[in-house]
Amino acid sequence: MATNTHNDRQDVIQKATHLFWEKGFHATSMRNLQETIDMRPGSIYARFGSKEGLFKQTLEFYANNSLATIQSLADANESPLEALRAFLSHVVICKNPMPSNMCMLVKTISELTDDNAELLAEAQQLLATIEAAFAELFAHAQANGELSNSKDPKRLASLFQMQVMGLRAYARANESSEADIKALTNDAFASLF
Amino acid sequence: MATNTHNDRQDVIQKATHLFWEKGFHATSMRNLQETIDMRPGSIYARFGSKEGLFKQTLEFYANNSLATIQSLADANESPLEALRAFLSHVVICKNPMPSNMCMLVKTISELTDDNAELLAEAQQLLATIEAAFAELFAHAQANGELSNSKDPKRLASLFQMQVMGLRAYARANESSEADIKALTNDAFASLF
DNA sequence: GTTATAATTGAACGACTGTTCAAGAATATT
DNA sequence: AATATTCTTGAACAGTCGTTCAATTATAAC
Repeated sequence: MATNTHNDRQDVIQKATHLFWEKGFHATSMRNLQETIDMRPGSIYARFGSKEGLFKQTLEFYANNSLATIQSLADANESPLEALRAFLSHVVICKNPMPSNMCMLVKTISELTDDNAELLAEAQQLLATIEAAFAELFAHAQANGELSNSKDPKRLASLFQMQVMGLRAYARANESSEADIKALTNDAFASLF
Repeated sequence: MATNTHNDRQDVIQKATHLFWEKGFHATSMRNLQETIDMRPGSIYARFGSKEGLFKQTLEFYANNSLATIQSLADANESPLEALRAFLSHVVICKNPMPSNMCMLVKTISELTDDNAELLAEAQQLLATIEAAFAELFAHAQANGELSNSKDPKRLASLFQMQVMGLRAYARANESSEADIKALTNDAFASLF
């Protein structure tokens, strides 16, 4: 049987991801995690090796989730550009179960130093993977004739990634005014073309 | 006499700022600080009250430094827009004594939660002050006739602030390729108009 | 049902956390 | 020179950190 009520791997990692995303790597203690995922220290270390090991898994889980969101938006929308626009809105406005406006990967590269070089490199690489997914959508838009062929999809993906980072950070800095954030998001997206 | 070789308030806060900026609030221990600023715990607590109190002072020091940089660029350049452009370049390319690509205030709002509500609010307010300084420069550009009056200076300041945040985070995520970052910065700045 | 294998437990470890405070050194006042 | 005031020191505190491991419980194999 693999149908425990809890402690199946997905559920554990999901809860850990939520906690790490909210509080960050350093401010999350192993005791916080023990309570949140309802496991005792020995079990955690048997499965994940260390706090760093568990955190690395949550980074991957988070990135895969983001990629899946992008994919499902691409499937749902005829237009790749509309999918990108929908992703931007989805991610900038922090809906309720989300622990933070900020991207977990950006929080990570912002918080960590060379003292945790492996985790830092992992987060950087996952961000590059996501940027590559953006680039593919821009390329599809060009194939569709939705977007001029004169622009480099990779360059557009860089700009878009930068805007995602900027808008989410700006939303965190100005949490009050959701209407302003939406207007800013529109302006930023429009400025891409 | 107020000319100690060290321990004069400015020097102490400068060193503390550098350390906090590099490692963040949680990963910086009071023992790190004691060594860096060469003071014993009792003295630190007599002057600053707590770790939070010292951190708050460093946030203000950092923000004042940023405002002073903006001011001096505005004085050095005839054109306010050129001053803004220079600020963007200056801040996105992480020169040597800077401990991090990231803005210390953005690092702070990214790291902290409501567990440190006062520090969080302080960082948010300081970011708003800096954004107001941007808005003033855009307004001057309009008075100069450099910039169309059709755009709201506050809106432009929001966009510019968002771009500063985004570009610095993007630079942190892609530390290798300085040329790409410069090109991206140019594209972003041009897209404002 | 019995044995072998895997997973889980929770107490315990040494190191480190932010902070306090009596004692001492330095400075200012008279 | 003597007294009052401020600043500095470093040992110590209670609490938490990430991590380990022998003992126990659950699962699998025969």
